[in-house]
Amino acid sequence: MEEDVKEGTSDKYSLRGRVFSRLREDILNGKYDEGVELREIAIGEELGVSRTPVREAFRQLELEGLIKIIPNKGAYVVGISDKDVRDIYILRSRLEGLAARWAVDHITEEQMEEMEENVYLAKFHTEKGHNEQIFELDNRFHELLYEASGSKILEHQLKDYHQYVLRIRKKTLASAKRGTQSNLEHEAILEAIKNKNADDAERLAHEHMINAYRNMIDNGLIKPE
Amino acid sequence: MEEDVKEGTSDKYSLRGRVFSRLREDILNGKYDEGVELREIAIGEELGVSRTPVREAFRQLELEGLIKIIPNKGAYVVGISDKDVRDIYILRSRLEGLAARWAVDHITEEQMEEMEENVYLAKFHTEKGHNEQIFELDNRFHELLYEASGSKILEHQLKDYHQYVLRIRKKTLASAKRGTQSNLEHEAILEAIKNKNADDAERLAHEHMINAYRNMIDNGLIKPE
DNA sequence: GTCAAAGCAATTGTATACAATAATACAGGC
DNA sequence: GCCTGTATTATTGTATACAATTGCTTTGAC
Repeated sequence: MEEDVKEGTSDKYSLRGRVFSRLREDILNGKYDEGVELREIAIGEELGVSRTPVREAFRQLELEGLIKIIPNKGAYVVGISDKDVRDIYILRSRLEGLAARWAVDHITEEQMEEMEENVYLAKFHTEKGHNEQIFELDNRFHELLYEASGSKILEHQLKDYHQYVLRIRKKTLASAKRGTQSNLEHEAILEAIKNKNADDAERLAHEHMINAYRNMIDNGLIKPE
Repeated sequence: MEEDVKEGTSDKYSLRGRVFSRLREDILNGKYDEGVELREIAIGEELGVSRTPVREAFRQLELEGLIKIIPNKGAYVVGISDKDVRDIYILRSRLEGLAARWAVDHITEEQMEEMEENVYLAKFHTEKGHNEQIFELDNRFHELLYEASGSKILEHQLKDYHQYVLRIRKKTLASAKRGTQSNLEHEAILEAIKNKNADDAERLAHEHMINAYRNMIDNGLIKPE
């Protein structure tokens, strides 16, 4: 499952870009727990590079809020708490609503076709219980929505959040019940956009996020506030 | 006008921190125009440091969206389009509304006091036409709102956007009419929070952003869509 | 035994040296 | 004249060397 994180700002062919992506993924996937100290030399050795690209990656990770650098002391992993997840889902619920609204006016034919195909395929894989494909299709549906909004700013922001809750999302769609329900919600959003109904599109996308969050709580993946 | 930008992520006692802050300010103030290429050695010589801290600052500036680094080629100052400004103000209008809503339940006494003092002082400086102070107080009012939301995620996000449109905002509050109106709006938001009226707080903060955006258009600072 | 100060080890901060890449200029062939 | 390939140069990418800082340990006085 390659993630292709932060396209445009992270160059994956440079050592620094690879270190950045790798560390980002490791932190989001929980390899490094909250509070763990990251040492430049150790990370460098693990990835086979010197301190220079590691340091540059650290500066970026700090700006993203994934680590905290205390001058002359060290770099510490900043965890992502249940409250953070909750906040992100609330922000996302509002911004995804906005994306759906804007998509009504800005979606291209190709995007619409891919979205329809996506919904169709998702139904199939959900019936078969193909979790990996379901996860990928869900990812792609949301990315499509962001791209269809026609706003680079909004797209960038939502992709960021989308990545941020990766760890949680992975576990979420596994339950067959949520999978089926999620598909229905995607389909409803798609229909609203197709029918150029901006109010419905926004409301449905908003509710979709709230439902996703509720599902995480119901499955005990995170604690409610 | 010291900006004290992005406190917590930029350490102003290191060379890198100073390079970062300085470049950031220079770009936001328009010293470097859109598309200008920044050379590591030249910047380093100008500030009396080697390439290392300059490079690290570049990576951070890229993540903030102020410059674009093309691998093996160079770093270029990124402009901010009218559409970007518009999108950001719409996103901000929604998220600031959320921040105001949350602030109703999470604002501390100290924050409330500072906010009241802020509003009071702003009135004074507006009457006197002290543009620099007005700008600083406006900045601080919004930051206070973000901090009062009690959400690290939301605060981080809004501060990001807030910084991003600094270039534009600097010119905006200069007009006396907007200054006065802006103060009244701040006061109304403050009152709503004090009265624990979440709906009003959200609505007023939302409208405040829309008005700020409208004002930029009316003053010809940006073109409407 | 306790506290403080000196020294040591480990780590980050910065400068510099070297490698790789990209842009430019120029020469030669057609 | 124009295209192409090569050499040159300038710039970025990476590694390493050195400086500064921090934390810990050890030592000594009381």
